[in-house]
Amino acid sequence: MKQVRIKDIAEKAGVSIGTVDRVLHNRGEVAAETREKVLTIAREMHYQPNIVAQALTSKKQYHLAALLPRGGQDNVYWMAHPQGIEKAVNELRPFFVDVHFFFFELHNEADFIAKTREIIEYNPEGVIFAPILKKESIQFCADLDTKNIPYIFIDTFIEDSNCLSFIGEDAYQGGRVAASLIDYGLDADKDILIVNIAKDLENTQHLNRRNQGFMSYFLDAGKNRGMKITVEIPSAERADVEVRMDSILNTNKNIGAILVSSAKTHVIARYLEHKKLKDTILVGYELTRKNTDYLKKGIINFLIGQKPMEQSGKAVKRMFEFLTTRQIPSKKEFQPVEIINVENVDLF
Amino acid sequence: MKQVRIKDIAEKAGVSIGTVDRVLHNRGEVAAETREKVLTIAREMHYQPNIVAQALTSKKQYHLAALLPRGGQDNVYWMAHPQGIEKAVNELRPFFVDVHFFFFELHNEADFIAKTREIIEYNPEGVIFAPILKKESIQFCADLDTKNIPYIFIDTFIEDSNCLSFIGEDAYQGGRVAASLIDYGLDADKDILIVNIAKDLENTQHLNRRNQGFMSYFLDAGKNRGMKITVEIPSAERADVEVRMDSILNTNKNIGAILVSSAKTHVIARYLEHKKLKDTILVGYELTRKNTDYLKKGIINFLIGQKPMEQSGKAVKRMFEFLTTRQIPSKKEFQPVEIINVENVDLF
DNA sequence: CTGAAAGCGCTTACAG
DNA sequence: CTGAAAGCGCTTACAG
Repeated sequence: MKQVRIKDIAEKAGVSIGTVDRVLHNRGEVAAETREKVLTIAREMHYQPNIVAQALTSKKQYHLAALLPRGGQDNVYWMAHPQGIEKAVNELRPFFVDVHFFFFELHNEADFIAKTREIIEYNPEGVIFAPILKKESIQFCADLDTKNIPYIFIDTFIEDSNCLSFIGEDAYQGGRVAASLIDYGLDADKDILIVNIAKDLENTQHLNRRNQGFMSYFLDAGKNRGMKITVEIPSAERADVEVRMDSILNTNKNIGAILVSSAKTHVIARYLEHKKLKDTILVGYELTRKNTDYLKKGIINFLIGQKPMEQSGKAVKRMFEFLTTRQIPSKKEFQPVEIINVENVDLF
Repeated sequence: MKQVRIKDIAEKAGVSIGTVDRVLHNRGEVAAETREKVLTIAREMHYQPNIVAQALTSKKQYHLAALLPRGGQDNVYWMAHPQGIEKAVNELRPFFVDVHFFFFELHNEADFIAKTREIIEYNPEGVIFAPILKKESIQFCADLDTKNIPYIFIDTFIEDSNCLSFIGEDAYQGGRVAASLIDYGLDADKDILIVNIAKDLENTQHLNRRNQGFMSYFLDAGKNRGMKITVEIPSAERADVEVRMDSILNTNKNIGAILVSSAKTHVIARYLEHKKLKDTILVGYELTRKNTDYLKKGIINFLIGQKPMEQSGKAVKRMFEFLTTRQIPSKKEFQPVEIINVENVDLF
């Protein structure tokens, strides 16, 4: 199948390549009739632009913006996202894509809003962002919509938005994986405690999906072990956690394993370490530094991880494909969950 | 930092761009003195060719050859490799890379040799292959060396070859991961049996590395659980396996977990299923269809997997980078091992 | 041994 | 409203 060039279209339509180009790029100044003719022929011939030639000639730079929580040594998860983006940009090197990062402080609404303003001002061709703060994110989506800037969500999904795509964790499967690991390692006569630490109810969709997955595993397995004992701890403060955990462990003497449904697993790890409860199985989510530290100490047994680098890398590639060829990606793309223990954590 | 063009080099050297091009591509017909001058300037200016322009102008196709065992429904691992290669080629789409696949029947030396001959005749610019059959592969390397065709190993490594790179599993870490999973799930008073099924001693390097990793875990943990009971089963025939396993389980009544150091895990799974030994923990390697079937049945608890798609995808990218920019990749690149159980197997 | 010209497929002014 | 020309950075003949 030979490549179709604008020259081929031009010849068939009896016009010049300049006209074809104007039609293809909606640059106007073309008679309606000519326009129709060119479009029809382009479609018939399955014209696909040669993006190599485009890149060479246009020197068009694609400026993307990425709005993410600030990572750090204590938050490897959000550290990894920019890395994944950089890597993807690098693979697109010959095509002049650049990404400008806008980092906001987690849980800081004012900062988030400030950064969204900066992005609107920066006026990028596309935006990749983590809509963690719901209300503010919806406003941002509206702003982007009116400016006709396409955006892709990573990590968190918001319903009823015009996002081009969402790329994130399969939280439900993550819950099932956590359940299976506990089930495998825990004596049959022991109980499981589920701890939900959701300070400001952020990411509660994730937590819910995970817990649903967790339950479904035991339902499917016909085991009555699932959600019998659950505790909500609204604060991750050491003292608060201790009070709540002390009381629950006092009234439930048979608990052999704990699942923490959020990234705050390290808080419970610290508690278990302090109380010298080393035989208790502890499973949680996300490869934050605090979590992996406790994993290496042997206090956390497993972490269920996503692949942040691949996630955001995909976002960049999808955005690039959309911008260059108007290829619409699938609306939701779930990343596989990974089982991490002390032996394979360093490979990530 | 502005892009340096051959025109810039030409101007500085006081020659034409044609001459610069001849120097850069070693196409001869250049005075030694001119050559030196141009090379010096190119180096000084950190010249990097614009691969977009190269691709557009040269229409040079890179023909790669991939020599792999034939995959199939019963061998998902080798099925995945071509897929990974296709995917990588696709990402390189605008650059005219194509890969011609040569599949050989596993363990069939004559077929392997026949396919290497075909490849030599095909005369590709680069070869990606799995040197599973050692003697024959060494011969093939020699052939490629004399024809000056670069090659990258995947899956298996051969010492003292001129391969551009090796991309494969971290077998030692794989062994440690297997050990940690068994240690986590097995009662402290139970024993572990290690089964080495190595019919024709293929891949024995892998098996050895895995077993070393396995042992090291228990050594590090200060546990005396490691390699106490080991059995070698030279044949994967059902009857042979049964005889050997019967005898070993009869003399060792306390075995609670079995590790199979190779992809033949399903053979032991069949045995356990047949004998209705469902409480025995079974851990093995590789996501072959037969293995994943037993994983889904709950007879195999964990499989330690590699990422075949990423592995061979990387091989393609490294080869492409080498061919276009002479970038030499690192000699060995190990892929992370993955923990697969019934809950996350379908995500792969 | 070296240079000047044509061309890859596309975009960007410019002339009419 | 439309066409012809120049140019992106490189490679490929061809002329000398």
